[in-house]
Amino acid sequence: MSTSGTPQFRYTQTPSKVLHLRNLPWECAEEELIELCKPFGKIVNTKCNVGANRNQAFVEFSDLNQAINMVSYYASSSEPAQVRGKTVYIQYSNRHEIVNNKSPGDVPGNVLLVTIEGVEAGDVSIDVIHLVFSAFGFVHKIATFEKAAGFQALIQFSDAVTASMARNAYLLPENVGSCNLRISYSAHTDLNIKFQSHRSRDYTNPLLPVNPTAIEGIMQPTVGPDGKRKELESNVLLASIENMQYAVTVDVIHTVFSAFGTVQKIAIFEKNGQTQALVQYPDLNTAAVAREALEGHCIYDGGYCKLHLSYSRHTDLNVKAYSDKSRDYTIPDASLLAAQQVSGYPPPPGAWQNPQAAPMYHGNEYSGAASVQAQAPPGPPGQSPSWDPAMQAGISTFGSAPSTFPGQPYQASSGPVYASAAMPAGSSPLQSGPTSSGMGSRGMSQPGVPPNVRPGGGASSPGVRPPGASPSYYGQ
DNA sequence: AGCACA
Repeated sequence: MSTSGTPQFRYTQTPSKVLHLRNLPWECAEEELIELCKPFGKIVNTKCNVGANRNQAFVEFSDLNQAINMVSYYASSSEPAQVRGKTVYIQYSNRHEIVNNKSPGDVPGNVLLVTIEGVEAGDVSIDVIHLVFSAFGFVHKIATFEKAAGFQALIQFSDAVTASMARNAYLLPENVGSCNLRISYSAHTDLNIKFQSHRSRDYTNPLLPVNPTAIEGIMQPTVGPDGKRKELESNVLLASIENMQYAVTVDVIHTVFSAFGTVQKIAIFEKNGQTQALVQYPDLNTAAVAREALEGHCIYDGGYCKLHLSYSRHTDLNVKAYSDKSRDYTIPDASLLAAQQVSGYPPPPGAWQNPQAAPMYHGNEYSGAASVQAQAPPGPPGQSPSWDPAMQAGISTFGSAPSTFPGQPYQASSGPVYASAAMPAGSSPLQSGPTSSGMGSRGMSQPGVPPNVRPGGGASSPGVRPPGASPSYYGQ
């Protein structure tokens, strides 16, 4: 019964890979603990400023023997362990791992991240979520989305106190058992809600426009004649890229999809190890045409980078204007910047500016394959006017006999031939005329290192910690 | 100088 009979601080403690450090100097920093302990092994976790005086700490080694080494070293050393000249007392902790080094989701905030397991986006109405969480206080905003973890909702309250009340209520056992709800804190403080829709609400701003393409989502899901849920159309396509042997950059996506109309925004991301891209057109028709034309086709010859297209639930992508993984071409400055940086050429001379294909082109004459065919001669719809005509001569030769170009900076085998591969023979607007050549010439620069990719980026990325940097001990 | 806290 009573294990508390023997005081824990006797010298009879069982070894633990967690050490308890006492008599630390005021506000002892994690770095100072690490300095002291890392000669004995790999430190995998710490907890600082513990105890009433905040002068205690815990350090967890990856291996028990490392902790034993440290304790026994200082047990027999003439020099005591010291931090800032102050003697530090070291003993085994009575726990075997440091828990509760708060994960980000446990850091309180005014926005909750709610994960509802075992349901799809269509199964839970945002109104129900609103109703339920309004019990704890005014709900400012809600954004819902689907992630690998399941259906999730971000719920914004006025403050962290209100949010924690909601969270704590659902941590009660009876609730945990009855519904598959997991709640953590989001790092967000203010959600960016663009529209009132079936996926997001801003209750502080009832005048916020209703997203027109989201209205049907508020109603019941569309059901086809076979009783299956019909795929909702969208102006945004979701492209899954299969067999991705070559890098598919924003520029490649832009080139391919621009053949059917103005590409407004692009976002590239990974999902379940597969690269996907969201491509936003101004309207449903353009997206439908692109989808029809590109589905199942490969960006590169040889079955590489095969595209599978579906309609996204998104209607307006929220992307960074210019990054490795995203582009917003609707921002005039950014698209200009992008065109220049991407092409690597100086801005196109005025003579090559097709007035119908100016960067701000938002028209939609190309709403069907037939009309596209009919209009083939005038030039690429919504196409960037920055094609270098000098590049066009080489492209077909490059595709068929690349080895005859010794000066070609790119590997022959990686030469993109999506002028032929990605474009359906019969229905493509790219089949003839300057467009297909343009596709090729633009694509030609892709397998190499585009100007917007930093070759050394990996080495200097934040993921790699320089030796001596504060958190470097995690890697030993 | 003697064990963290959702």
